[in-house]
Amino acid sequence: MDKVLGHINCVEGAFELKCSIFLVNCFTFGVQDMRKLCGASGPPRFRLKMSDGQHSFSSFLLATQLHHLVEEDLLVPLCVCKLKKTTSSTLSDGRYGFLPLILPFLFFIIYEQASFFISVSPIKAEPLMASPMEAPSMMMSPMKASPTMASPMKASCSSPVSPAKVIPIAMLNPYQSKWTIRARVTNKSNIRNWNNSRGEGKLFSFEIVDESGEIRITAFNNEVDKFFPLVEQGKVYYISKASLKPANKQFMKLNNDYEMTLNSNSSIVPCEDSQGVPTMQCDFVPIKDLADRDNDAIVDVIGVCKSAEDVTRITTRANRDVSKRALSLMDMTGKEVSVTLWGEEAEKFDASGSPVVAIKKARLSDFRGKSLSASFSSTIMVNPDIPQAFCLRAWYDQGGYALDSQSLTETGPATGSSAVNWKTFSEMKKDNLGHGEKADYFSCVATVVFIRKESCLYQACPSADCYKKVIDQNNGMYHCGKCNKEFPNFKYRLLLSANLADCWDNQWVTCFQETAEVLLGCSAAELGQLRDTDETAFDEVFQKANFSTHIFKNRVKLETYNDESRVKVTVLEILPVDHREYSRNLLSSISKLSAQ
DNA sequence: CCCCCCCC
Repeated sequence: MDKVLGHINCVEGAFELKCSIFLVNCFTFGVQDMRKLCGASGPPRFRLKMSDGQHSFSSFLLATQLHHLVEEDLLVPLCVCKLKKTTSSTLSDGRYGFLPLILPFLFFIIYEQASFFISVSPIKAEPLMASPMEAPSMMMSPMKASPTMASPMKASCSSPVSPAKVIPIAMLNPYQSKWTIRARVTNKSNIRNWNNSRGEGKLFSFEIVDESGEIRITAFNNEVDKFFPLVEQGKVYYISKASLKPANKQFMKLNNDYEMTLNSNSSIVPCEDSQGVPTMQCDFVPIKDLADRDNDAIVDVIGVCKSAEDVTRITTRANRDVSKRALSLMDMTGKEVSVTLWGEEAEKFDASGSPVVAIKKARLSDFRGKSLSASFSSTIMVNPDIPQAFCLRAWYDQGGYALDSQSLTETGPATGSSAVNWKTFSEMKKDNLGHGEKADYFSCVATVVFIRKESCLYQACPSADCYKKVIDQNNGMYHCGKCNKEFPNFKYRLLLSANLADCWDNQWVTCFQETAEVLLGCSAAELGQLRDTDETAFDEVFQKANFSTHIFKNRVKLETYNDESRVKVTVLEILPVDHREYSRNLLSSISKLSAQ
């Protein structure tokens, strides 16, 4: 390997080492050593010493996406492997404790496996590489770096970017700091505020791609002011001097073990020459095919927006107000599907002229048959500049619009009744509703058999959108922990626990403010007033509600408190019993049962 | 330092 070493000593920056066959001599630092030496927490890294039969070199760092090779015992000491693709980088200085031992050097990051030949018994290195011609590509010239690597060199003199230091995203790790990446923004969030026990602030995040991979970048507070106006979806930037940290895989679905946080030293410079930097890659699923995809699948779709609802405001379970708007997209398969947009995307969407809409990373659900929802990681593109969009536009304008298309999503009250998920309480239990990852929804006809009067009312913060319970300071003031303020008053809110019965079983359910008011036929404020002034009238409200029968639309979810799991049923809506509709559906489910 | 993934 003297030739390789000869090259790397005079090269800065990234280059590739292709198609070389090596004998793995040994592993050096494993996870714990690395962590101990670097003082950084992160995924395990493996360093390999490799030999080509004549020389050995010990600074190969295995890319994390190849760690399975170690776990599967494929990559072991004394195995022979062929490296299809590697890349390298100079580590800048000796700031990490273990670096002076092995400086100056380059790390070869093995990031793509071609094939592995596993020796059945330890073999000697010499015979393997008997013919020196067998390893020609080791002599690759670093000057023949890939076009994407070379192109920063074309940057003008005024560019603050040193071309030699542009490295691929796949090579980023917390153990080196002097790097620049060149990548395209694929997804940019809005500015969001947070407020929790650890403090408050604002943030935004965006995702970038280059030819090697992807990563998420987050900016907080000052960096929001500095970079939010600069960063635009679809544009290419040089990015440097940001902090790397292990990605929290619980939240982050991108294919990278790390994520990036901008700091006061960070630099983001627009790059005019975006040649070689991939644009967003979409793998569009024909709408017709969505019918066969699993619930919760993440898919890319493209279609003509045939119609769109008006934007509406809803309040989420977590008491967050958010705008939503459903669109109906249609493609050449002649099928339509409903897609829900949220927040600003919903507010600013304009359906006029039936635009082509492409959505990357939409979530498929089985609500009303099949429907899609955009999420925080989705990218919504209206009339994107891509061939599939031009194609759809032409097809639609030249007759597609007149097609009698069918939607995968059941809509409207006309067909809506079939979408109602009628269950008795015993069916709810038998079918394990609420035991999945997401909540389940069902409707039932039931009779109120008991309502807990005690603690059905609580004193809540008087602020308009705050429902937090206040603490009585016993001095005429009430403290709200959420608003962190004291008030001379409070508002009553209802949190009602009721026992409902149908013909076969009964079930405890929870009614919050709105449903509780419907059930009791009395507002929270009135009820609070009665409790404080007229106990008999207060009791009468409950007596009147008892043994009343309604349609209950419910949400059911398994919840765990202190290691104890229990199904919690929350009433979302209470409607008067429509006996005809109920009977029809009951009959339909009975006939389904007898057919089984 | 966030981490919301919503509505039926």
